[in-house]
Amino acid sequence: MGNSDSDICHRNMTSPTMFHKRQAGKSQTRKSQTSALKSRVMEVSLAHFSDVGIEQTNVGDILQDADCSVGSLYHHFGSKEGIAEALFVEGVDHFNAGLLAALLPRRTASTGITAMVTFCCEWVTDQPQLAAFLLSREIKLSELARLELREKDRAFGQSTYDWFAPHVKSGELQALPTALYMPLICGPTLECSRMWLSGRSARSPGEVAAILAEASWQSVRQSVRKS
Amino acid sequence: MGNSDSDICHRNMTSPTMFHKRQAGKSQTRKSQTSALKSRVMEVSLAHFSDVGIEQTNVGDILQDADCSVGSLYHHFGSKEGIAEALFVEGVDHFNAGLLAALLPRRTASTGITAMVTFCCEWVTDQPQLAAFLLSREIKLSELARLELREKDRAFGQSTYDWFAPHVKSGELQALPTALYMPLICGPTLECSRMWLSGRSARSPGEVAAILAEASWQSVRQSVRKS
DNA sequence: ATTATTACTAGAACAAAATTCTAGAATAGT
DNA sequence: ACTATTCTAGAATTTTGTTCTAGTAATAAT
Repeated sequence: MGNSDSDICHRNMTSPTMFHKRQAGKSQTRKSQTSALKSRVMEVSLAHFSDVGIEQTNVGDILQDADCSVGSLYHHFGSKEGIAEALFVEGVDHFNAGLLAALLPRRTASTGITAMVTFCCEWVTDQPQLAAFLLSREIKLSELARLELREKDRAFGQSTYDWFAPHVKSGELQALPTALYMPLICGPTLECSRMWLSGRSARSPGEVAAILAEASWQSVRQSVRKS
Repeated sequence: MGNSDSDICHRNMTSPTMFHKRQAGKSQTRKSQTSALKSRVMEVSLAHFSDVGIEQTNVGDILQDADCSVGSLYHHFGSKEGIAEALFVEGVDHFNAGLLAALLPRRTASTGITAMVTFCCEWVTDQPQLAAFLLSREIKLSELARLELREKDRAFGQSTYDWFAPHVKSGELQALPTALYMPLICGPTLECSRMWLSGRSARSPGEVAAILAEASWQSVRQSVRKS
């Protein structure tokens, strides 16, 4: 009766240290060592992924750069794609949370839209590596992660819509299918981001934020003139 | 003096059969057999790539499904990424050509913008596999392909700008940095496409084309009212 | 026609890289 | 103290992309 592989980790993704400083202490407890290891792996992997892509990155390099053993890596992430998946989920969380934090406090439609676009631009410009990784997906998410993300997506959509609804009612914003607000408001920005990140455009989103914000606002505001 | 590997193919990408029907004839000439083989490989590869991603696709499956030998595949494409590259370039060409064909005949700014958006929506809806593949890059292009694409991109941008310029001059369109027109006009549509293709939205671009066209038009038209 | 060259096909052999497996150390739970 | 669990390690295995050698049809050269 020696089958001891009953529990599997890979989904214990409660490690949000990615965007924080690594704690420095000499005699770290096992827990913090582990958490640091995971962070290190994710950090190193992100660098490689955004540099040469997931496929071209080989785990050997990650192992070496993150000073991690094969066993540890596969214990925590299950596979190379598992690392990508963790990065993706964490990145989306971070982005969504930031966007909501920028949007929710705004009291008028126009300042809200502007805040969204501005936040997108800054976020992409501030962390190009993570942005490049998120925007260039081709990440085969596990069924579990897919569901998890779907749910997060739904909740996020709901939150933004709760903010939009009053402004639609008051006639400042057009009434549109819910699924269209995000594409209309952030689509142009994200497209600019892709172009910038892939070197097809020299202008960073940050530089054209104001123009993008105004344009997006025009595209969703209630139009007062005849078509 | 035995080195006979002087010439290498891989870049003889003059096979535009992808989007045409495969010719049916019993005793095909060698040329057409070869061309059919290439098409088959690309067709099968596209299906796999857009389904599970490039990394998860293994050449063995492609070989089997396309009834192709290892030698042939590597002779024609050089590597797995080579297939992706060929698909990518061909897809971009097809899309750009179609977009220009839709845009150039239009004589007014508003009908031109509408034509662009409508074309995007239809193209994505009509060939979701190819669209999904193109929109989810993470394709490590060879330096050569990168330059090739860069040039195509430039030429495409020039063509569209030539169309825009008069309308900017006449005051119908806003004067914007050149690199912003495409993101503003097609960004929302592409974002919708991504959502639809990845199952995050139920509405196909085709269904919301009219709304998208109007919104994009509002975002780039010369605004007549005070901001 | 015959030969030489080239384009292509074929699949065994190879090399590289991802992942599994077994075992042992640290930690938590009772 | 003892047991179960989590985590770390790295050797061993498997998978998979790619190379190599050889052979066949087509084309060009003489």
